[in-house]
Amino acid sequence: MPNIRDVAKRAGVAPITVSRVINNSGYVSDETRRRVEEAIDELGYVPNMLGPSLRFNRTNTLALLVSDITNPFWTTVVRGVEDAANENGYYIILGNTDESEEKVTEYLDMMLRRRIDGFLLVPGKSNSASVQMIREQNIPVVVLDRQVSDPKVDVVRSDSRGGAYQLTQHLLALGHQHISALTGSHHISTSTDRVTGYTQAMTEANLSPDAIRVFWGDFTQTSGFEMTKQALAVDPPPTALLAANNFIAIGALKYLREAGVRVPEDISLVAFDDLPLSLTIDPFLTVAVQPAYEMGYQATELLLNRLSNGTTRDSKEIILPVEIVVRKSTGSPQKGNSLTGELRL
Amino acid sequence: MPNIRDVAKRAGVAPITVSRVINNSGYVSDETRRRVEEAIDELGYVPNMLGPSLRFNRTNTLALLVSDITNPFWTTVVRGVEDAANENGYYIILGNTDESEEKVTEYLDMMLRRRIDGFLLVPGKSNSASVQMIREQNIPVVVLDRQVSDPKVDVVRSDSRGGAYQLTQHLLALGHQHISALTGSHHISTSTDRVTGYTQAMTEANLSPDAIRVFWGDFTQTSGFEMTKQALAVDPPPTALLAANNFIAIGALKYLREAGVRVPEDISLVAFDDLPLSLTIDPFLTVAVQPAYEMGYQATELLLNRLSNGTTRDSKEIILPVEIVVRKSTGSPQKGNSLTGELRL
DNA sequence: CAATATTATGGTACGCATACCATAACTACC
DNA sequence: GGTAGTTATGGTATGCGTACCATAATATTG
Repeated sequence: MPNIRDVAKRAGVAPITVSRVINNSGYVSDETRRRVEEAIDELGYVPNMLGPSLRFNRTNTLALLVSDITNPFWTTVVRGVEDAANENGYYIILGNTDESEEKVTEYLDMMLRRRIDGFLLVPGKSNSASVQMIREQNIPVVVLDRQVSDPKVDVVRSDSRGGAYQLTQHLLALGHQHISALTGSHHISTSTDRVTGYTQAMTEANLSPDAIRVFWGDFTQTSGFEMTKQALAVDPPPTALLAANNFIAIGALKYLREAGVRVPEDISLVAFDDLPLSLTIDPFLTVAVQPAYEMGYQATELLLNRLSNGTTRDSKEIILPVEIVVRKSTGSPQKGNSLTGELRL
Repeated sequence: MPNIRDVAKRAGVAPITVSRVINNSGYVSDETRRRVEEAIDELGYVPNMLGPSLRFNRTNTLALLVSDITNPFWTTVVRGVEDAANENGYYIILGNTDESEEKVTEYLDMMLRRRIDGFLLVPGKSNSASVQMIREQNIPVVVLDRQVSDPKVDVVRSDSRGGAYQLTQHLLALGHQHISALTGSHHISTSTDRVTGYTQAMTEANLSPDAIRVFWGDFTQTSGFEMTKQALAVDPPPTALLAANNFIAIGALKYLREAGVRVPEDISLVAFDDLPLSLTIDPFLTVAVQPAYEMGYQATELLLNRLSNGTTRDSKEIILPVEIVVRKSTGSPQKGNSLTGELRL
């Protein structure tokens, strides 16, 4: 592979002049530029970024660690990150962590060895060691979607508490009193925040404290299935369910379907996260839609901002609003309502 | 940030000895190892891969260019690539190309500048200039999912022709004679291959040539919607549809639903690509499932193989089999059959 | 005991592009 | 005509880890 010296020799100039042609910097006469460009073409020269990267410790690369790209929510976040990065000349190294702190640590090490300019990451736990590891190396980090205990870290997340609050209020307004919340792990802030929002709405409605029923599991379909089974076994059974993410909602629907419970006639269901519209025939679920793309995009902009303006500025927490989309999975309790929208996706 | 010399000084050894400790290579006494590790911890030293990367032209990084990660098919491919890469100490730089050759070219250039070890890519067109560009730089490439004109390029794809052939046969066996195929662009091999399989099955069934009805659009929901509208306007109308990918199938279902056409009572529908099971309450579509994860995984293994064994070996085309999953979207034509499975995802 | 193998450590050169500084020719202006 | 600015080009030093070769001490073998 030819290097800048080969090109320079061929064009009869110094390497630095070739560099100037490539980067459109400094002064180069038209004639010289022409000769250099000719030499570049003839040799098929592609500059080696590793040189300057090593020299100036700038790789123009960001690390992006998400829990599982297979979840359409994260997919969309990734897309937002990528687009924002590319628009600014940055590229993305991707890693799926499957919520495992061990995998996070392993990735982290490899990313640091590559001298990534900055990190976008979703920590497995709120008191994540990973964020600390990065901060020790003085690399900018932006945490996606979740809160962390370290108050000096930039975070971009959506309003989980508020969204759950509104979803619960929607159910209360319809007349529901027995609402069960199905959520994820205790360690994940989105999981606990959504419970907080639910509890807040329930409390404000002056419902008896034992009306508050929270089932803790994880953000998976099977867990949603199991939690729904448990929730329905309680006496009196709930007339509405709040699923804390899309997978839990699907698991809930699966169980309800098997159990012959109709939605929304027999039970109402609200959920966090929309299902991808590109795969949806007839949107059915009443949901709190998180601005996933925006989250990725804004997090990246925040990170790039840190990169150019240094780490001095105060840490920033961007909380994106959540949009409640009322569709066909909710109705009045008991006798049902006129909505007979079939259960469709 | 400390470098290997700082560590060496602190441990009272030469840099090369630190290197040996880090990489577990050569001979190091226990005592020296202990001292070096101590120094590494104290300084929080993380080796800088850029040094050796520059020196030996190996970045342990692969470039992965897919059309759009938002499509669950690609998401799964990406997951397969990532897992295979990580198991072998490689990492992934990701790019979404949105089927635009321009974006591909731009990414390509940046990836080459980063001295990526190898490429995994989905070319926009069959006669893609991008593949040629990479080959000129002597970087190994594996093409994903699609055929390319250059016979010397490694390809990992699924059996589009065979899958479409089987899907069509399934419809024919049910007694359908008026089957319309809804497919993507002329330029994408998966699109044309699936038409070929369809045509082959129709021809072998000795149906009159004008029974073969192909609608060309693209792999999107809106295109599927439009093509379905056109397909149904033909006289006599089709009793079955073959959608060449998941988005087209969803678009078709949307139109059918709006038009009040029931599936499978009034019309049968088969499709390429499954919808993600994690988001599916009740799988409904009869589909040809592509082994997306496998495709990514095997393509990566093939690429890594090339990397270690050189580019001398003959080019290889791996064609993965497709699995036909018969579900509830297909039945006998006309009077319908007993299957009353509702349209669910 | 001499010869060979093993263990342990170190010096040097290398890969690449560019920031920084220096040089020099030419132009513009009062 | 001298000073300051503009245009054009080049030399040198730098960032980092390790392959390669060299050295030397210790252990092993016949």
